[in-house]
Amino acid sequence: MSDSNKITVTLPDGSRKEVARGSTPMDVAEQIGPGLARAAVAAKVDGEVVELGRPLERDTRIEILTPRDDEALDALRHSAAHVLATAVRQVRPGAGIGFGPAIEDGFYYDFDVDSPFTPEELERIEAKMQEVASAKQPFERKVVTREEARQLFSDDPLKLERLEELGDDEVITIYRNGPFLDLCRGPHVPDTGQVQHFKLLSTAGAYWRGDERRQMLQRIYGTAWFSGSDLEEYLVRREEAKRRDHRKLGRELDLFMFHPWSPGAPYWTDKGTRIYHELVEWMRDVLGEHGYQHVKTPLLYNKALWELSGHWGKYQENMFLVLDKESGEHEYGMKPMNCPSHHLMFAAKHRSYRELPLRLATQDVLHRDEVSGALGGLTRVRQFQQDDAHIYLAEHQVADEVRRMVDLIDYFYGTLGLDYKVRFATRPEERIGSDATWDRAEAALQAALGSIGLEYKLEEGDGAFYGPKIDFDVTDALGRDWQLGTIQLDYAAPESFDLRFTGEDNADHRPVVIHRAIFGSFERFIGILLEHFAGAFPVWLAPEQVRVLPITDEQAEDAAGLVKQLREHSVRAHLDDRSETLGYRIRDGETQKTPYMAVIGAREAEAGTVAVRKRGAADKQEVMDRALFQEMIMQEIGEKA
RNA sequence: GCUCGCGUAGCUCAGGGGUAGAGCGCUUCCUUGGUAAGGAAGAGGUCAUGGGUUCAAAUCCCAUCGCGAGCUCCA
Repeated sequence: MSDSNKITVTLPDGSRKEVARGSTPMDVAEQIGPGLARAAVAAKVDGEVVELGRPLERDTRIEILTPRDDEALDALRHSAAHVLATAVRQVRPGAGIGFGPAIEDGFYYDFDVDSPFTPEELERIEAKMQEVASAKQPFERKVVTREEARQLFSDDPLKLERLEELGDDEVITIYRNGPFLDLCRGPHVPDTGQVQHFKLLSTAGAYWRGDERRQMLQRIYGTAWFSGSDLEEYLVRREEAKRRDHRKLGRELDLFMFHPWSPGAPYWTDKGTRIYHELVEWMRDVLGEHGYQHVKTPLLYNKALWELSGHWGKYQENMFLVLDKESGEHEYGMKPMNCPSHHLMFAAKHRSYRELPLRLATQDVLHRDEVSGALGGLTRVRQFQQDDAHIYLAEHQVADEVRRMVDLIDYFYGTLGLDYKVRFATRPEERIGSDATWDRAEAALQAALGSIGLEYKLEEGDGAFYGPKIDFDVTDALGRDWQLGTIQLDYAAPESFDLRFTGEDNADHRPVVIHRAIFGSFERFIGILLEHFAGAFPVWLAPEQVRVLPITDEQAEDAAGLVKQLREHSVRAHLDDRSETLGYRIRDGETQKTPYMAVIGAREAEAGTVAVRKRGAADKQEVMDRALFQEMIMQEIGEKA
């Protein structure tokens, strides 16, 4: 018989402890050890993150969270948001409060104030936050009734609005620290003293509930960490990201530009175009080897196509329309996607099961009329080229085809040294097609993933309305994730375009369509690569692969000969015989991230050699035979090393 | 699209009601230099565009265009 005043808590390692009913996670931590108690920030009780002071009323599984746990960091950041709001209320006493969650790398809080916060104000708020932290105000949690909450937040219309949305079965809790009271689900760290290492980063307008019809609030973003060194590291990472910004590098390395007369449409310089072409050709070559057909389709279509595809109704706002001269109506639209035109090509003739899987690949220019505020650099543009392909196949071929695609994606990312993560998204609430079809589609994708042995994250309900999908997020050198590749099953388009093929049984069958992209768009992909490599592209992608530097005019002709020789073998070599010191020209070559500099002085000219300096490795120069150098560099290019 | 901020030489930026500055880059000349900046001279700007206020506007105000940050990772 168990003592009714005792409860059993189960620790993560499976061990059990008996404690008095009503003990807190902090009591448990103290029992385990004083070190843990000191480090404890919050606790996870039966999967729910709670404060250390929350009494335990029944047998539970418990985990003490310390600064090493992500959930603890969330609690810290959410607490930092409260500290921010506490400080803001001192600077702007009447400020209404919206939401203030923890987000990746930090937190924000939305305030309803008459005027935006100024940078000077931000500094004052940050100083006030420091005071609030020093005061070590405990975060007190209290369960209240709806009526009590209404009273407490009678001056906060935004909180009241949120309050009324809470279901009757939900426990309504408030948190208080010092003078600040918030309707909040928690959890929080024990007191404001934990919020030591933070920094306010920026302000921005944000619509209440993200709804542009509602009022605009003033949002303050900040970051918070458990240690000063974590904070410092994060700030350095931000600086590094700024330094690598592809827009900055694009200018500095002279790769692309923009002009106000075509916003969101990049102009590629000679150097940028070389990178672009290199990627396009690589993609085409590899796809060709893998049984893809390359096709090109029109850019402009009668609206009949868009009505058939559904874009006219659902996507028209994002399309560039063209007036028909005779009718004066918008009869044509520029393509924002390639799929409808591929479907037309598939449907254009009788297809046999023997042709399947039929893989159509296109890298045509697409246009999407993004709202002006959505544009930015190469990552959000109006004109771009996708590495787009659509595969038409019989349902039983799906698993095998998906496996091939994953292999292909792995090859492309692997060659570039990009790590990636996989997400598998299943049927959403709003969808078309029967459950039986979804069952088969999801099973096929899962089977493909399973047979490759790929780790993936399941995202239930995140699929497209027309089918499940697999997304690929690459992680760049700074640890940032970018969604690039996607594999999407589509059961809807074959219906609306009435796609058929003749099966072995001589009867008509409906194919399945797979939409897939690997780089996404070349524009965005180059932007990501630029930031990933910090502009220092691998040799095969570098716009300028070798810069040949004669030391004096005496060697200029000899150096020009080497340039010519390399170019004859398709190595992108340039001569720098400017009337500048060697040091100056070396510096310029390094700044421009040229992978190799080949120096020719009197000694090299005499011996027919070249002094090779590799980018970023000044100490590893090597004097070598010119033929050897050429061979080495050609091999490196060929291997895409 | 909306809110806020920004727009001065090719680039990075300073200045600021009395008709423009620096560094880098560019051009020319000198220099012929052995691995991250040799020297000198020079060219280059309707201060984004259009209105307004003023004796006077790059500077203040308004509009337009462009750029940037942000616009539910739900109390």
